[in-house]
Formats: sequence, structure tokens, C-alpha cells
Amino acid sequence: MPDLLRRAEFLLKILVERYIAEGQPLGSRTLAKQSGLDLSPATIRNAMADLEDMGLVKSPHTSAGRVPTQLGYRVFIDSLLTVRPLNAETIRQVEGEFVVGTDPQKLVETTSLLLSEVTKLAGLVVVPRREEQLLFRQLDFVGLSGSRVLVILVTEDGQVQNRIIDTERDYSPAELVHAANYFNDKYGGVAISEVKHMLLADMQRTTEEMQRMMELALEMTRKMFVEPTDEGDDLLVSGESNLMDFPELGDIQKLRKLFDAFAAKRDLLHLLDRSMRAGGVKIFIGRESGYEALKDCSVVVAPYVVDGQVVGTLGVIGPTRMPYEHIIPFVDVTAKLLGGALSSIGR
Amino acid sequence: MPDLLRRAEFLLKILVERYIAEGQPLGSRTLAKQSGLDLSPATIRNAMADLEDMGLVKSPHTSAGRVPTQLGYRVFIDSLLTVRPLNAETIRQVEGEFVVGTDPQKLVETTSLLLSEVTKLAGLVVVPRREEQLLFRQLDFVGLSGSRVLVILVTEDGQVQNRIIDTERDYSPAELVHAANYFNDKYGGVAISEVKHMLLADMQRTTEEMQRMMELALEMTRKMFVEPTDEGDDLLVSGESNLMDFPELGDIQKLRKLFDAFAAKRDLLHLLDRSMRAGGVKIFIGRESGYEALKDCSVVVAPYVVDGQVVGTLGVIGPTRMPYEHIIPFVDVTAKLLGGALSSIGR
DNA sequence: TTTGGCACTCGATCACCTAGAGTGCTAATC
DNA sequence: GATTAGCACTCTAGGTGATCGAGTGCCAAA
Repeated sequence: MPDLLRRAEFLLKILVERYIAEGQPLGSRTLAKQSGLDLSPATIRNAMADLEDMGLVKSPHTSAGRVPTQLGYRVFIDSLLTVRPLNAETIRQVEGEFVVGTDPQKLVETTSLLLSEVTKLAGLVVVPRREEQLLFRQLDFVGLSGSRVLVILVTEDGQVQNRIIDTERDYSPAELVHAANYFNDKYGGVAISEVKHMLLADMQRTTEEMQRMMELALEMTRKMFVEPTDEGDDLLVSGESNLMDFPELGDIQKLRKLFDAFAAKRDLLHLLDRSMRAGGVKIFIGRESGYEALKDCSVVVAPYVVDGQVVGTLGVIGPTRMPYEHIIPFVDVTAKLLGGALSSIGR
Repeated sequence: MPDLLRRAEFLLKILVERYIAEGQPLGSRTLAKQSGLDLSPATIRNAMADLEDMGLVKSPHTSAGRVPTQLGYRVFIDSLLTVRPLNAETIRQVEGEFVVGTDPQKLVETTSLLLSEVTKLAGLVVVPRREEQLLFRQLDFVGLSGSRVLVILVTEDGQVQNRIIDTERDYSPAELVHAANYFNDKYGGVAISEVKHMLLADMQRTTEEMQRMMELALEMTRKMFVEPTDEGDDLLVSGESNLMDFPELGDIQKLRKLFDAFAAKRDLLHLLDRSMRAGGVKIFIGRESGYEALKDCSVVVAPYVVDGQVVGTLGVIGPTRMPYEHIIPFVDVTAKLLGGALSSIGR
């Protein structure tokens, strides 16, 4: 009976759409009107009972109409959702934010803000620190007091990282310059992960053939590259407070959990990392994310591509009841625009 | 009647202390017991009526006892508070967090976290970007694609700032190195504000005597130094979600305003900047801060001193009803410890 | 298969009451 | 003159019960 199934689906679609728009449980009477199907409320009731049996809708209590379940949202998004293309106005406006050649850090911050401001949800951007994919460009050593040295690492895409390390003895400025030169000549343009390996290999070699310069450079860089950096990718969240406006998250306890998750970042990062592989927009509804704190939230994310490489993901987080038909295309184009703006910064 | 005044003060002290501890309005009966004064509730009632006339306490409603007003807190803090010295245990534990010679950025992040974790309030640290006080150390130019150049600025205290600028033409790597050397020789060790002035002066001079190198260095650095950086000082907030646990801030609307203030940073920065001048701990109670969003909060801040210079402030923000006797000394020593750890990083 | 009808359930709202905490005032007491 | 006991009063919190309306489930008729 594909016809009946069709109708049930159609009703589910209407129900989810209306619920997303109004936030109120839908009763059979209103649904009968909204559907435009010229069916009596009683018929709708039967259909709703079926949907409830399938686990797609549920009622908060006996006399309160139906709301979509997590599964209901899933079906809605997977096969019923009609995505609205973004209006040209918005696109143009958003494009203006992505000035090619801006400092990558700034760009990423702007993007996160943009996401949250346009959607009125919380914006997420994963800032890639994936050393594997970064190309080494140049290193600088700056001597500080007490045999400490500031190491500045520049990658091909214009990112700058710095770290203070302790060395075993004092080095003269000239020594530092020489060491940096030596290092830059040897490793310029090599992938950072590769630099690590080469470094380790060099250290294995017999020390007699090791020039003093080499030795120095090694000491400097060992801590920079080889010792574990506590920070992997970083997560940028903005507009968290937007989430306080949604009555379904109005419970302070829930909010507290959610905000703690933002502060901890770890779980969220893991979630977003998982969606790097997938091309295009990915959506986690409620518990699908696997994190208790997000059980009443949906996460809409898309990976972004820089110079042909997927380097990170971005998206938004909000209540399960969010206007997916607008959010999805918006996250999609934002990912494309950010990727575009970040590409071609290197040489 | 200094005796009567004394007693009123004493009662205010007891009242504030109990209220901070319990969070419940205090009635005359309980206060009579707690005070240990062997007075009947009726007498206490008279005294409370006086305190109310002075604007130091108020009752939320007719049958609910008294709570301190903003002014009441002020008087309490200014003249009645007995500050508890930190216990040695805590001090040692906290000292362990401040490893001298750590990357300043990391240090400041740790401090903010520490503040929020120990106090269970929100931690605040102003990260100084006051160029006036920074000494120029070294500059690097890294050529990127499309006649863009990455400028890396290192200050004497080991901070690194970087910025991408557009140049008028392509420069060769050799040119960039020369320009950097030229610049570093000329300005090394000079205060950044001074560098700005010298730069402007140099630009005024007749161009004929201007070497090509000079011209190049100028173009590079003009944007870095002279054009307004949008970011002044930066504010680091952590543990915001701690504030959600306080019933007096339980109103979602209030929280929303507060969190927006954290995100905007501007007002908070201004507030904290104001307290830089004052030596030692400064406290803003409720509306004293001048910001509507903070009307139910108190801010406890202290400036921190690096190498004899006040460079920033740090502190906590929480509900007006917070345990000042612990918070105040804790903010105080944290400021001292951070200052100490940041000192002597340069050479 | 659809529909009208009907009994039923449940939440929200309101009026109403009561208990308890605390006050302010007055008159008596130390 | 300060302190206190006593008392009438006020206000909130919490509970009860009634009512209303929305919505359901099910059955029998169309």
C-alpha cells in the first residue's frame, strides 16, 4: 500500500514543518487543516497512531497532540525535506565577508561569528592544526633570558605557531641565526609530519657525523615538533548565548551541560572530526551525536576544503527543532566559501 | 551613640555573613540567635528597621526577613569584612601552576582557568596588548603568494604577533631578509610606541635620502604598526557556566545578558582597564560597575605587575552574594603569582 | 476506508484556603 | 531610655478542588 505510506509520509512532513515553525505539538484538527488533504481529524488520528507505532512521532502527554521524535526528524531530513536554495541577496552578503588573503585566524573567527549571527544558533569551526597536512616553511629562533629560546614556526599557508623551549646551554644570536638557516634550507617545503620523521632519523644517526649546527637545530626543534603538543585541532564556538533563547533548552541544567561541553571542546571536536570524511553536509540529531549533553540538540556540519584537501569542518549547533531547510544550504555554502578564501594563501 | 552604631554594624556584619553562607533572607529570630548578643528578636527588629532606613538592608517582601542591599555589601566589604588568609595548602597548590618561563599565552590561559576552578565563579584575565609598554625585539618577513607578506613581530617579553599585509609589488626572499635585518638593527630594543613615532618621522623625511631598503621596510611595517589594529587588549573568560549554578542568576534572561557581555568583551574590558590604576584588589558590587548586565554580579579584580609595570588585570565575576573573604585574597595572590611568572621572561 | 460521535484523559488555570514566617506597633518592664 | 512581650497584620508558599479545553482512542455507521 504505497499510497497509504505516501500519505503517512506526507503527514509527517507537514507535522515536522509545522512543528519546526511553531514549536507547539500538533493535534489532529490543526493537522487536518494544515495538510490541505480534505480529511477529517479522525482519519488523521488513525494515521498519527500509525506514525506513533513506527516511532516517528510521540505525544508529550495524552491531550497534547504530536511532536516528531528523533527518528521522525531523521526520516524527515533524509527523504522528505525540501531544501530551500539560499536567496541571492544573502549569498552576496555572505560572500562579502570572505576577503581572500585575510589572515587565516581572522577568517576562521569571522566565519564562526557569521554562522552564529545568520542562523541565530551557535557557530562552530574546527581550526585545523593537522601537522600532517601542513608544509613547513620557515623557523626562527629568538633567544630569551636564561637559556630559553622562542621558536617560531611558519607554515606554507601563513599560519604562525610559537613556543618557548628550554635549551641546555646559552646560544649566541649568531648561532641561533645559523641554526635557523641550516634548518630552513634543509626542510623548507617539506610536510611537517615528514620533518618529524626526518628529525627522528637524523637523531638516530651516529653523532660523529653530526655537525654542531645540526645538533643545535635538533635540540631546538625536538621539543617543537616531537614532543606532544597538548593542543590538536582547535574549536571555535560563537553565539553560544543564542541557545538560551530556545524554550526547549530553557532548563538551566541542560544549558549548563551544553556550555560545559563547549568549554571542554574535546567531545565536540571528536564529533566534528568524525564528519570530516563525509563529503557535504552531515547532520546529527539528538542522541545520534552520542553525547548526553547534546541530546536535545542537532548539529549540522560540513567539511571545508583548502587546495583540494579536507582540512576541517564547520557548522552550527542548535535545538533539534531548527529550520533545517535554511540551515543546511547555509552551512554548505559557508564551508565552500571558507575553503575558497583559505585556498591560495600559500604560494 | 557609638555603642548603638557599633551594634548596628555588628548586626549588619552577621547578616551579610549569614546571607552569603545560606542565601536565605534573615529574620529577626534567627539573627538574634546567630548574633550571640542575647537580645530579643524585637530589639533586633528595631535595629533592622534602622539599617533599612540607612539603605543597608531590605526585605524582598513583608514576611521574608532581610537581605543586604548593594550599599550594605559595600559597607560590609569596606569596613566590616575580616579577610581570611589563604591556607598554606592552597597557596602551595596554586604556586605549582605558575611555572616560570612558560609561554605567556599559555600562562594567561591557565590563570583564567585556575581562577574559575578554585572560586567556582567565572575567571577573567586581561591579556595586555599595550604596545606602549612593549619593547620591540625583532621582525620577520615571510613572502606569501600574490605580493602578500606575512609580518611576524616578536617583543622582548616573548610575545609573538603576526599579520598578513598586501604590498605594492613582489619582493624576492633576499630583499625581505635584508629589509628585516635593516629594520631589526635600527629599532631593536625600542618601545613599540616609539617605533611608531620614529617610523612616522622617517616617512615625513624627503624621499631622496631614503634608501630602497628603508622604503621597503617602511611599507612592510606601516600596516603592522601604524594602521589601527582592531584588537586592543584581549579578555580571557573561563568558567562562565559556573554562573549557571547560582539561583540568584537563575533567570535565563539575566544569564543571556551576562553571557552576551562576555562575548562582547568590550564593556568588561573597559571595566577592568579602569581598575588598572588602583593598586591592589578592587571590587565592583552590582550596579557599581555601571553595566546593566552586571547588576546582580560583583567583580573582584586586581592588577598584575610585570617587571615593575602594571600590564593587566585579572579577577573573577560572580553573583553579588559571593564569599568575599576567600575570593579577595585569592585574586590578590593570583595576580602576584601571574606577575611573577611573567616577569623575567625577556632578557 | 472514512467519518461522526462519544467517553475519557490530562494539563493549565483559577479561586480558595491554610500554615508559617516575619513584621511593625504599642504598652509594659527593667 | 532601652528592651521586651504581645498582638494584629501581611505576605508567600503550598495544597485542594473545580472547571475548561484540547486532544485522544475506539466504535459503529456511512
